[in-house]
Amino acid sequence: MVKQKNYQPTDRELQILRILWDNGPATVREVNRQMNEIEKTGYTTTLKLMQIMVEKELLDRDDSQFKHIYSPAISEENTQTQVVGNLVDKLFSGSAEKLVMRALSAKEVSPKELANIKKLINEIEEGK
Amino acid sequence: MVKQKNYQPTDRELQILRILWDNGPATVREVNRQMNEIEKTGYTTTLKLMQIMVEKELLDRDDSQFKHIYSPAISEENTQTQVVGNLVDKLFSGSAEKLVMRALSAKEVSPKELANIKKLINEIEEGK
DNA sequence: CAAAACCTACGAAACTTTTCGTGAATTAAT
DNA sequence: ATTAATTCACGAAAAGTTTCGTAGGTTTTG
Repeated sequence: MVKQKNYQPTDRELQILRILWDNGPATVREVNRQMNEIEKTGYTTTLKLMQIMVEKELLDRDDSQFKHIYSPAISEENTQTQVVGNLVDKLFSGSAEKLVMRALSAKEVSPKELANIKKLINEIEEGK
Repeated sequence: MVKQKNYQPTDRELQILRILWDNGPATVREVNRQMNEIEKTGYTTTLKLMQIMVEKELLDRDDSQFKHIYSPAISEENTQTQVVGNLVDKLFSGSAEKLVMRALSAKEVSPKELANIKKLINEIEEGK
């Protein structure tokens, strides 16, 4: 299977990517342990998911040791950009403004975070 | 089937909701016509999707006439809030700030839109 | 070294979403 | 009024995701 430019990882795939992004390369055992903190998940379920993700080129695998080590094949940043872009198109008629408005209303955002966002906007406005 | 509080519409369902939100109540024929502008879709495919969406209580149906009229059973606003909230949790570790940052980087946002966002932030900061 | 524990591969079941064909009812056209 | 076109209901196939059991290696333990 070949990596698709616009592939949207599933929920389960996103959970696994999140664990690997946050903790770095890991074994199935370790990923499965963390999956179980969110939701009961059998070991072979996690294994199978991760094997399929290698086929989809969402993960890389080092199988030089008996315990294979998995790592993300796609970056957190690119994935976020990709998924947000799709969401803006599908649910916000292409308007990033609408999504931002909704996000700021939907979730609590601390004063410090608000300041950070304003700073970014100012930089964009200044054409950086 | 009963409406779930946290149900995430699928891509196909989102396409149909988008059409109905933008154009108001419509027949299957009309929705299917617009679906085909995005992606080739058979008439009965659209029909079946919409029937299932009624069961899921995503759509309402007026079947007092031969040509049934469908309308959204969920608001665009609530759906956006719901989906964005989930995305923040799944892909941005719960940080709305990160999502906003990514959205502003990923998509072009006009100066007017940037100003609107700043205005909203100021209002939030002033505790409205 | 034998037993137990662990790991991978793999197939298939369970489940969900999406697509499509057929048949029957209703409406429109000739 | 017949015929043709349109619509709905329904079942099932097709496709994708997720779960799990089993078998066969490898490593660790006693």
